[in-house]
Formats: sequence, C-alpha cells, structure tokens
Amino acid sequence: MADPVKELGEAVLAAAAELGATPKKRPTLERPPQADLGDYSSNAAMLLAGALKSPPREVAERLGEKLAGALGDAVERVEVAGPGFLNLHLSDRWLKAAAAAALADGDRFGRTAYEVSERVLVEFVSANPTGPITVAAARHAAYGDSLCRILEAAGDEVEREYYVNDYGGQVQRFAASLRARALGQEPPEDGYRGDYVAEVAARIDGAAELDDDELAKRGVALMVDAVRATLERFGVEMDRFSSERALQEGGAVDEAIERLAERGHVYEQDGATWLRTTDYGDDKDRVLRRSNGEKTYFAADIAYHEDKRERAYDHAIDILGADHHGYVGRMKAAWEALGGNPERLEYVIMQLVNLVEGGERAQMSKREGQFVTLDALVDDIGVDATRWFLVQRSPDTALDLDLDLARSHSQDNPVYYVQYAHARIASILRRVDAERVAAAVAGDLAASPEALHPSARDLIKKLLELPEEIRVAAERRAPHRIAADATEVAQAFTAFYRDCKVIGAAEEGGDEDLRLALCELARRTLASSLDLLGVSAPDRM
RNA sequence: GCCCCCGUAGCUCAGCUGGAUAGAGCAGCGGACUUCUAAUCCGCAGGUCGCAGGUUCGAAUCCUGCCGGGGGCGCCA
Repeated sequence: MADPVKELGEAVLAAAAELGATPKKRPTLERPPQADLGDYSSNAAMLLAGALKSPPREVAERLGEKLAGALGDAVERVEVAGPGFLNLHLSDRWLKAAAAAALADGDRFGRTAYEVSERVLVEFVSANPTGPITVAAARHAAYGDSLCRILEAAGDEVEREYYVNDYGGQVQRFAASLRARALGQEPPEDGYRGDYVAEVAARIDGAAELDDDELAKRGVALMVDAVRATLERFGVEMDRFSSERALQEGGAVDEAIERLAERGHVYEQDGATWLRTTDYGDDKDRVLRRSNGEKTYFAADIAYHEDKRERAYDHAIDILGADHHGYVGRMKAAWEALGGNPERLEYVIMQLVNLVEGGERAQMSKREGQFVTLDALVDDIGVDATRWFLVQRSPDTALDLDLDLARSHSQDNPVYYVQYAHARIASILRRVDAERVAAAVAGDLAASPEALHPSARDLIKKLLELPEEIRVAAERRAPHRIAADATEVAQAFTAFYRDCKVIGAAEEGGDEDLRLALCELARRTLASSLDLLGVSAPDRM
C-alpha cells in the first residue's frame, strides 16, 4: 500500500542512522505551521541532539545534508529553522509521483497502510430491549460502527456485537406492561408507559393469556427486531446479538461463579455471594448472587466476558455510557480474576447526549415513554447528518444536540460541505469520458510538465495524510478525527478548484490530465472518509 | 467524601502520548454569482488555552493543588 509520507519519514530515520544515533522516539514528519517553511518538517535533530552531544541546529544541518543526498531530485532544498526543525521543500516531481502512487491503490488508498492485523470484538449499543433505540444509544451506534470501520481500514479483523439484556427485572416489568396494554389497562406504576408498548402488545397473539416468561420472550424478540431494523436503517449491521437469557439459562453464569470460587475470589456474606473485586483495584466488593438466590446482571456479564475471552480476541472493546463508567472497575477485576489479560479488555466511555429543544434540555426516560427515538431523529434530519453530528465530537465530550438547530439550519451542517465537495468533483469528472479519466489516473503523473500551483501542492499533501489519519484514528479510537480530516480535505479541494481550472486547463498553461487525476484522488479520499463515518458520498446535490 | 469526563474565539468544538506565530464551523461585519455546482469563495474582526505552582531547551498538551460544569458511587441495569 502506498504511503509516500511514511517513506519520507523512513528516509529521515535512515539519515539519522548515518549520523550514528537512533532517536529515543520516532521523529515527527508533519506539515509546518506556515506554507513558506516548507512542505514537511521533522523534529529529528532535536531528538538526536542529546545523544550526539551537539546543538540541535548543528545536528539538523548535518542531517539535512545526508537527507538531501539520499532523496536526490525529490527534494528542492532543506532548511534548518527555529530551535532545530528540519524543513523539507520537495520538488513538484515528488508530489506528482506520490499522487500517482496513491492513485495506484484505487479505492483502498490509505487503508491497511500499517499491516498489524488484530482480531477485535467491539460491543456497543446493547440498549435494553424494552424500548426503541434512543438518541443516547444512537451516539453509541454512530461511534461504535465508525470505530469498527476505521479499525477495519487500519487492517484489523472486526466483529460487531450487541449484548441483549433479555433477562431479569426490567424484562419482567416490560412483560407486565405488555399484559396491561393487552388487557386495555394502564401499565403498572413501575412499568413502561410509551405508546410503543401497546403496539408491541397488539402484535403478540393472545398476549393477555401467555405466561410471564413467554410474554417477555415474545416482547423482547419483537423489540430486538425493531432495534435491528433501526440500526440497519442507520447503516449499522451487527455481526451478533448475544443473549443474557441464554447465558443465565444455559448455566454459563453458574459456571463462571464456580470458576471464580475455585480461584478463591468468592465469599458468602449476609446470605449473598460476593466477588472480592477489591483484590484487583475495585473500591468495594460486588455481589454475584443475591440473598434471594437471583444472580446479578454483573454475574451474567462476567459469564459473557468469559465467553469473549474464550473466543480469543486480541482486543475486546466495550463501549459504555458515562452513566455506567462506575461499572468498569468491577468488570476489569472479574476479567483479571479469571485470568484475562487486562490489556485485552478495553473500555470506551461515551459522555452523554442531551437533547435541547426550545432552548431547554429535554429529559429522557424510557420508563415514562418520554424520549426521542433514533428513528424520529433520522426522519427529521436524515441518516447522513445524524451520523455526522453524533460522531464529529470526541466521545469524551458531552454532546448537546439542539433539535431546533438540526432542523432549521441543517444546511449549515459541515457534512453537507464535505458531501458537496464530493458532488462537485463528480460533476467535473462527468464532463469528460470515463476512459479519459481512467487514462489520466493511470498516466505517468511525475512526467507532467505542469508547475504545480500552491493550491495543488496543498491538496496533494492533504490527500497524502490519509493513511496516517486512519492509523491514528484507529489507534486512539477517535472517529471524530476522520470527520475533521474530511472537512480539511474538502477545504483543500475547494481551494484547488478555485485556483486551478480542470476542464480546459491548457488555457492557463496547466495539464488537464494531471488535474483530472488529482480530482479523482480527492474524490476517492472524500468518499473513503465519508464511508468510514457511515455517511454517503453523493455524485449530485 | 471518593472516582471518571469537560473547561481553548460571542456559540459549538478540534488540537492534549511536549515543538515554530493556538485552529475549524457557526454567529458578526465587508466583498464576489456571464460558475468545470454560490449547499461556494475572499477579506476583516474575535484568545489571560479556568486559576496558581511545578517539570525543561520548549507546556493548551505532562505533574500537583484549587475553582466551575456534567456523570457515577445499589443485593438496579
């Protein structure tokens, strides 16, 4: 896979090695803050200064000479600046060749650039099957699915999983509410009051006569179907729905408790069975089996994670809401108590989503039936805007989703800016024959006589960042970086579009083939980034 | 009281595993439509990076303390 920037970075490392020192950490190779400082800059000399016992600027001078010699005509000149930065001014030829290399990767440019492949399980959403998917869970869906797409792009083998809490108290209350609706009554005080309850009840034949367990199973099955449909409409396809009930009734939970007991982490107190999670850093011990004999949700989740562990993933990532963050300590403790490697179980804690309407926060309660569903939100502003909006911010940041704004100013959403850039490129490319574009893309770009306009140089450099952006987004579990990067790509293309005529480039001394090829590379990059976010890349708007 | 997240432009937020003069979108002001798509572009204005110390060649970024906001601390899930 092409990654010209990475190759350049390796050239810097090689030059450093020639000076007889290896930097303590990998030197940076990044775009300097100002264009006139060069195309790329590296802090390598500053990292080497200590080992070489020379001033950073002096090291930079020597490093620059080595590098210039190694890169030949790829480099125009090398300069030392500031505290010891090495600034590279590259030739047009290098940039054109780099673009050609990226184009040779087809639609896969930027993907699997770093071939460390791991098997990763991502568990997300996992909302209780007692009601529709709400906006809070929608953020999990948008984030989790984008993360999976990005991990896949970075070379990992990913499975998406939804844990269904189809057992226990809230499911019994759900069944009781279904029965009440089936009988034309109001749900019990502690039941579920949303309108959907009556609709679900109406779809279960003889609901009023079924026993509690059967009614719960049927109701949950219908809710899971609804959840699946909502997620699919949202572009999220789970590989597996895991059932808590199956674990409870299949004996897996008892087995897990037994295994913990064998390892000596369990004790009885006050009639309940406890796990000594404090041995693994939790702040208090936790109950596995209540004094009434019922096993806790925690006990079931231990069995579920034991199942995950046996499936031998390199990483199991759980995405939880901030309101569950207190759960992390005990789960990690249980994982370790059963011999799990703590580095393989990873938690992402998503901060909450607040809906704002009429300038006020809308309170959400599934129990009371007061909530905005994901379906309703998608009806309002569409899948693309919804996904973009929910994923464009760091999971660490609480999100205020202003419904009035989302409705009335949906045109201001940056997703349209990025999509528009894609549509605009598609429009340009439509004006010439497909064969012509294909030939331009496959052509020898490095041989193009065109002197690159600064906007074209900037565009190429921005496009070449994609492999690194994907790698970092994957590594830091940060899909929002892809959204930010896509916006920057769209901006870079728009500047190029403004300054460089593509069709009829010859009129201003340009090379139409080269510019068509750059358009295609920009289009692929935008389409790729949008795909990583689950957002469509339209050809027309 | 303890734990987690946040505090950066008027607003919403990037940047946070240390690098050069801290960025984007929106809002505001002033311009550009005989267009390869104006869902766009150009310019202007806008900052004690919550506060105070510390670490070092260098701190928005790392450490400590404090202040403010959100979330959590159950034999609920």
